[in-house]
Amino acid sequence: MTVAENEINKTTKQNITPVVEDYLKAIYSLRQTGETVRTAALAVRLNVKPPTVTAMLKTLADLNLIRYEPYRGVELTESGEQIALEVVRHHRLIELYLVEALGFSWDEVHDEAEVLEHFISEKLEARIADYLGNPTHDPHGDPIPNLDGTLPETTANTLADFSPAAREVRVVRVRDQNPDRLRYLSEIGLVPQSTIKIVAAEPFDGPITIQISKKKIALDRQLARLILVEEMKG
Amino acid sequence: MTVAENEINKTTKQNITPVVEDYLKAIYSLRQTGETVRTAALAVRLNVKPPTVTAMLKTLADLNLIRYEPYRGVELTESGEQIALEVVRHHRLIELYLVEALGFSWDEVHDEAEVLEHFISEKLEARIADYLGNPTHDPHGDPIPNLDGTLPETTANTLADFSPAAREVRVVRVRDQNPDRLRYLSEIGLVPQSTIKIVAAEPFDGPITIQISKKKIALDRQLARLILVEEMKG
DNA sequence: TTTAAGATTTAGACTATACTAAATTTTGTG
DNA sequence: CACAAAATTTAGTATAGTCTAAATCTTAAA
Repeated sequence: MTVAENEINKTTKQNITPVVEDYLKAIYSLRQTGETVRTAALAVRLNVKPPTVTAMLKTLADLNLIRYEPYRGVELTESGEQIALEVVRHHRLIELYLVEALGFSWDEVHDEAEVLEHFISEKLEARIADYLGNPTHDPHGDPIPNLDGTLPETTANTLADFSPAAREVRVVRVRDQNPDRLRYLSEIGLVPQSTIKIVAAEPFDGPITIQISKKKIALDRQLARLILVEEMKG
Repeated sequence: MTVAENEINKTTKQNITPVVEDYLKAIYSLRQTGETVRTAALAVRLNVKPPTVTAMLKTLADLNLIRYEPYRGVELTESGEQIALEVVRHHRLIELYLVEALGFSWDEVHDEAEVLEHFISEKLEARIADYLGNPTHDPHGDPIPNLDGTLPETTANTLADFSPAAREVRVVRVRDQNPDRLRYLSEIGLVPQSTIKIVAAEPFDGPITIQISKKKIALDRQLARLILVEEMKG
């Protein structure tokens, strides 16, 4: 906190609307890909037009939630990231809760969580986390941020990048939210914690062939990039 | 459906915002008291100023959700009431769910439900109702509207009006949402399904004395009016 | 190194929901 | 039954978040 706060720019609870939370979450998630976060990408992600994004970026900058360089891109400030992580925590807790407590399947939970994440109280969040035994990962294998805004350790390679030495690997995470693809993956048994064998990988962008309980399956390279695996230990 | 629909006034899903739902619910609940529903009462209930209510009443009338007579009052149309009942159903299912599944106490659930009622999907509503065994009453004893918009049978007198013949009665419903009063009532054991004995009632607006498991308690007349009881059968 | 294409921002407008101050209608009292 | 008090509506304004069209900046290619 080296920057002086003035009356005009003070971030209050009221300023943090669901829309603001969505922008922060989008910036957070686009940043994960490594690229600088630009207006166009945010517009696509949030389903609004670029001028709308520009207007909101100014607001967020005024609230000290992002650092905004016109024409160049944005990044979250410390407090912006805290809020993004809170929302992500809500999202992933809700997803897991719907699966564990109410019998939802993993392809159904995203849309529901996308809404509810903005509206559960601290108390409800705590009860849910408690019920679930303070879990570290959601049904997709995504890490659930801790209450203090730190992330649980996650080390994994994507299935696409993993050197294909006919090795057995464990699926730890599936970074996809498309219900149809998720249903397909469930069907073939490719879900977090399952074990698969990498059989062959075409060079460049060709498909990757894996084996799941005796069945061989060719996976699109793009899809393989969304699947995180780790080497079996022991 | 005798009134012709025109393009301008068509009610769409999008028109039904959380704010609209709150107005419909408020009209529904104020109507229960018998009085015609006026602008001032709505303003108090919804925590907005009267001109704000007037503006919204015009909108609701345009959407065919209410019948609005300027200066005289409003009532819900059939479709307005359907929406109000859906929201009430959500509210009460959520309250009961929080108590049954997540260990909330009855004084904690109202505020949480007040928000979430607007945001749960049909699917989540169904799973919750299912989990609870399609209940007919929430933790306050309030009836939960059915999916088709009908209300389960509820016959009861208020504790204030019940003829005090030293009779044993069963508490069926507590129409109060104030957390402090609800905690007090829990403390003395006055909750839905408990049995109490009416010992004495002062005339007019004096207190009513009741007995709960050997303890005599004087209850404010106004509070007694919020407590619904029925005669013990058998 | 100029310039055209692409990305971004500015300008101006719209909708939903809220407000205050002023005008109007209803109601209750004498 | 007249008129003051109370309730309600009208008029005009504000804010959050969105849009389209036009202007401007950045970048990549000739």
